[in-house]
Amino acid sequence: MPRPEREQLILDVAGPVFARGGYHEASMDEIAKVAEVSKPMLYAYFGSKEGLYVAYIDRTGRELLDRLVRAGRVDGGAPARLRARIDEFLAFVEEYREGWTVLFREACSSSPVAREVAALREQIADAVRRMIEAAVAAQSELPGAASDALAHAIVGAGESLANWWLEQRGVAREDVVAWYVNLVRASVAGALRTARRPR
Amino acid sequence: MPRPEREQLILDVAGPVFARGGYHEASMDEIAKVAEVSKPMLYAYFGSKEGLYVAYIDRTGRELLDRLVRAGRVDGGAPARLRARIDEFLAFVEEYREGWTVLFREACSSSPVAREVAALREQIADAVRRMIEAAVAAQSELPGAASDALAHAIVGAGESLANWWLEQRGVAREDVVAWYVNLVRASVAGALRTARRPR
Amino acid sequence: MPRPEREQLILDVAGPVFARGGYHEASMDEIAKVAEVSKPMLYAYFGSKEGLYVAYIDRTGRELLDRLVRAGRVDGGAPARLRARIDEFLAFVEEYREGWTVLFREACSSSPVAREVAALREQIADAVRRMIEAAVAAQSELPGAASDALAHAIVGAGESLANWWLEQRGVAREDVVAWYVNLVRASVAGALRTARRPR
Amino acid sequence: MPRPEREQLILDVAGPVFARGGYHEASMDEIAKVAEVSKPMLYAYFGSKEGLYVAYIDRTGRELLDRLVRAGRVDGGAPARLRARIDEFLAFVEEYREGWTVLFREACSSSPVAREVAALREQIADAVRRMIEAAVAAQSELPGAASDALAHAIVGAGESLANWWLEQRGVAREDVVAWYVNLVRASVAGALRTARRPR
DNA sequence: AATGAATGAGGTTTCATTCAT
DNA sequence: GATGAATGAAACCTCATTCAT
Repeated sequence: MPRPEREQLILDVAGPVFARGGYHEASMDEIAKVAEVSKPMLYAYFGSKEGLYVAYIDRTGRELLDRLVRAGRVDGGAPARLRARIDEFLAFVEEYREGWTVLFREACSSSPVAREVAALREQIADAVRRMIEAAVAAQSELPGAASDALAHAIVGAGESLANWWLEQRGVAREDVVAWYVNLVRASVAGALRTARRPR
Repeated sequence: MPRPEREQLILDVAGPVFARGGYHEASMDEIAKVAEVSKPMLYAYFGSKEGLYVAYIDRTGRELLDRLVRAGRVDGGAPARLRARIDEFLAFVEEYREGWTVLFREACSSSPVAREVAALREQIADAVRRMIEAAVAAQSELPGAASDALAHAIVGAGESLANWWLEQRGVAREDVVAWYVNLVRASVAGALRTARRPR
Repeated sequence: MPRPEREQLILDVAGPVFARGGYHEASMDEIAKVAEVSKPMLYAYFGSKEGLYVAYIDRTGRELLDRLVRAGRVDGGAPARLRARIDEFLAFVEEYREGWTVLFREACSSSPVAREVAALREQIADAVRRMIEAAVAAQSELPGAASDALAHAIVGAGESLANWWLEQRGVAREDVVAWYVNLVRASVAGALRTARRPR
Repeated sequence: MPRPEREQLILDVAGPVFARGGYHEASMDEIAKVAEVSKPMLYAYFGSKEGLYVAYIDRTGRELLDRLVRAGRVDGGAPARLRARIDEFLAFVEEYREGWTVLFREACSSSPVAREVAALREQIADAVRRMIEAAVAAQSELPGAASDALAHAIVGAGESLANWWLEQRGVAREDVVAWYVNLVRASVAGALRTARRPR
């Protein structure tokens, strides 16, 4: 089996193991056994446990970002784009359940790893902030800190909503999408109203 | 020194250690040393590392919940209560920085521990949901799942906002409180509007 | 059993293990087993494999140096002192067979360890050089490099002689001492003669 | 490329690798990489790591012995031959620095390897002993053990002198040769004198 | 003939946990 | 009651060595 293919296979099985108990709980022994590969292979391919973890985070995070970007290219103006993105986001969560868990349920762990996750999160929050600012006609009306804070709040709401959804049974994705779209719109609008009439 | 007092003292020093690198990174050796207590003491008092961790989570979580409840007793109607609670929440985050970090930055770690954190989170989400339902005149207008989802989203937004705030320098708490209050009101109002005009 | 005593015991059994195959060939597992001590103890006491090795080198080297120094305090002028020292040296080799082997048969291995051995060797060579210079009435007659070189040559001759002796059966120590004393005297005298009549 | 040629090439690059950190520190991976040869080639040619090491020791040792033998064929009597040999010895050390290091700085390492080195050393000591015995008019005057011991001492002195010299800067080879020649002559003469006047 | 790919076995090290004093 | 001393188990990682192509 050629190397790149096997690398993907290993990452595939590493996901659930990492998702189950987090970075520290996962052991290279277990991953090797589940992947039906010897431990030295893991090290030959990924260098270290951290290397494997980062590779997994990277692949998953890149996939999520790609999908969000692609979903944002839909026609129909800002509202349609917003809805498309949120839909894509939740589709991703549904499809890559473990990947999502690993990506966003773990902020602790060893620092280099945590930094990787934080960086990805920051990228998403940045994209959201740009969306917020784009949604606002006059950007200057919302101070930088406020839009930054709002962006992080919205991202956090989305994460939390996604995690909640993963534990429910029988809640339709379109409903969750609608609620999240609403929350985003309402909170942005609310922030704007407040900004226009300062305290 | 009597036992309960020493227990509190140990928990006090355990907080920063857990906050620094998460559950796994912390070692009983280190905690024992900074607590100036022998390791067998730790085991006599808390049974195990997990026991110690859970005790810390418990104490911190109870404190947070108590403060939220107490803050909700303020006079002045629902809006005032909401603002008071959010203010109290952020005051807690500011004051118990490590406690907050341990409580909500760590969703990974060993499963029993994660469950403890999840349970606490659920309690808070429940409280928020009740607040939402109380804020809505006709509760029936918002289906159960929707208010549950909204509650989780709002909690997630708050966590994320708090974490963002901890990393900023010089953002006033009152501003963060105002933004969060706005987000909560706007998103609840938005959810109600949507619920009244079904798709 | 108190800690210092056990430390000595561990060093005692570590000697033969290190002597057998050198630093790398020796394993902590084996040392622990032979010492009837668990591996974590080894690490608690010596920090690392290297730490244990250096501790052993240190103890043995210090013992050798002490004995050489003490032997040099004998009465009877330089010749008697020389003979006393050489006798003591070979007595040490005979008595601490493994210690000697570890000390001087191993110049390779990881650099920090090798440096430790080299430093000890240098100390001995220094002592020999001082002896040479003391033996020479007018020190200025022998240039610094020459006495340094001679010192190292004499030390090397002694090491080699000792190793050869260890592999013989039935060669009396007094004979070896006599030969070595002769070599030292003759070579120093030879160096002096040559220095007085430059090429 | 024909096999013998490639074998030599591999040995050429293996030298520095072995010299750097000793037998154990060197890895087949590294040797294969710097030799630009695949690892299975190494095993096809030399059988094992030890095989490769022994092959290197062998080649280097044979070269040294050859040069010593050839240098001994010079005209001019025993003194001239002695000087020529010592000069050749130090020329070799200078030229094959790594080879020398591997040959004589490593007495540790795995036992079979050490035995190889010891054997070579013994050959040289034998040659020296024959030289000593040839230098003595009446061989019987020096008992066998004494000349053996002297030979080993002289060899050790030479090794030590060579190692010392490698670490100095700006000491001329001819000086070192002269010192070593002196030491050999003086110590042999000294041994003879003592033998004639037994204790 | 030559190699990319793969591994078994073993290395050092750490840590939660428990006796015996 | 309190602890210094001790350990079983398991973690990550490396390396000499060999197939299958």
